This record gives sequence, C-alpha cells and structure tokens, in this order.
Amino acid sequence: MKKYEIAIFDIINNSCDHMTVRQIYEKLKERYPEVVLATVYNNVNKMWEAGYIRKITVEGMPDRYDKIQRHDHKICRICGKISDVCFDDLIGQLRSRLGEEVTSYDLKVFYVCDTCREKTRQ
Amino acid sequence: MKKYEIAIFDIINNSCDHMTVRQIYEKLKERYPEVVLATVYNNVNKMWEAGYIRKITVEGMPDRYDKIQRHDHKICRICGKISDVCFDDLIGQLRSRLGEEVTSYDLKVFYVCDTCREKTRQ
DNA sequence: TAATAAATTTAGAATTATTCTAAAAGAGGA
DNA sequence: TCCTCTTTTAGAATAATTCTAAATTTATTA
Repeated sequence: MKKYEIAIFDIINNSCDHMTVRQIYEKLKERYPEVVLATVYNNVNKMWEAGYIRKITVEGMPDRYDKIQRHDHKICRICGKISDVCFDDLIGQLRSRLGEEVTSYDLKVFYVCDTCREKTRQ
Repeated sequence: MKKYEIAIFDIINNSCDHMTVRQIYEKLKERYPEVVLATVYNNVNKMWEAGYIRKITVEGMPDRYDKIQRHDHKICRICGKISDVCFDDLIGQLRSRLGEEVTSYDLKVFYVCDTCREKTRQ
C-alpha cells in the first residue's frame, strides 16, 4: 500500500498555499521524518498525471501543486504571492471559439497586493 | 551600445514560435557564432524586466519568450505545441472584479491539436 | 584625446529543480 | 514461504538558470 500518497494529497488539499515539492516535503517530514524528496516527486507526478491534483507554473518559480476544483489565481507582480480567486467559468466561451477539443484552461491575473502597494507608495 | 540586445529582440519578435533561451541562442549564433549563452540570459532577463518582451511558462518546459502585444495561447495537451490565439481582452472584467491594481493576465487554453487527435484516434 | 567610469560580454563555476536508475523494502496472493 | 508487483530510497545525472569575477566595449568628461 502506498504509504505517502494520501498524506501528500491531504497536504495539498488542506493548505491554502500553493506548495512547491520542497514545501510539501518539509510538511510531510513533520509526520514522517524518514521520507525522501524523490518520493514526493514520484507521488505528485503520478497524482498529477492521474488528474488528482493541479500543477501551477509561474515564471521563475518552481512548480506548485494545488487542489483540482476549478478556480483561478491572482499573483502579486512584486512579491509573487499566489491566491485563489474564482472568475466565471470560461470553458464554454473558449470552446465556442476554438472547438470541442478544448479541455481546460489556466487563467492567472497579475496584480499588486496591498502590502506591496503600501511599500511602493512612499 | 549593446551588441546583441536588438538582435535578440528581433529574433523574438520575428519568430512565430515561442522560443526558449536555448533556441534564441542557437538562432543568434547563426549571425554571431562567438556569442555565449549567458549573454542571451542576461539580455532576455533585462528586456523582460523592462517589459519589452513577454515570458511564457508552461509546466515541464523551460521558459519561453514572446512578443509583447496582447494575445493568448493555446497549448496542445499531448505534444506541447504552443500557438497564438486572440480572445477578447478580459482586463476590464478582471479589474471590475478585483480592482484597479490588476496589471495584466495570462490565459492559456489546453486542447488537443489535429495531429495528436489523429494519432490518438486509431 | 587620454583617462576614467559605466555597461556589456564572457567563461566557467555554482545552484536549483527535476528526472533517472538501480537497489531495497513492503505488501498481497498462490 | 516464494514470487510478483509496487513503492520507496539513495544518489547520480541532467538541464535550466544564476552568479561571480575578469575582460572587453562603450560612453563620459576633463
């Protein structure tokens, strides 16, 4: 039986962050100090291929993993913080433009978060 | 005067592909065989920071660079091919939902290209 | 124009993320 | 128990990217 798959799945699903493999690994080590980084890579890759989790890629950062349910992301241009945000589902519009072979989409909105706006203000 | 900046900028703007640093470098070497990879990294980084070019990041691929003018991308789920596509500008909608601090967005549509659909069919 | 300052380029090492490989460890069934 | 299949591990390998310091080029200015 897979020892870590469920644990990793839970970490991804119960965090409001969007965690990198390294962060998942650190978190997992709190409960299983003996676990190894490659195991996390193995598991997230399989789960991602199987469609249980979502991968989000932002320029200059390592890949992050996220729960699967539909939502979008806003990313602070300055500090890179990623937050969930949910716009209307565009899949219908996109399909009517491109055809049925559209399977999904990825929408990231860049903005400046409150903290960074304050800092820049002075 | 910068020797390579304009050349690199032209390569990015005149290609219909979305080139990786490596590809830009190979292309640039056709004209300047002595150029070095780090130079391409230096230049694309500066141009990206200055906002002259766009960076596009897709999971599992190295970063790619693109012209700045507004457009979206469709990416084949199977072979990874990236093409330009232009949907209506969403910036207004996004701002009205999130506020004026929205600066830009990135929309990628995943689909299955004709070639890959054929292959999968059999 | 010579001297100096500033920016760019280069070479190569260093870092980081990720994948790969082969061996070790588990688990379940015959 | 023996065998097979899967997961985990350790660590090497790869690939993308950044960093550093030196060399070269370009710009500035006295």
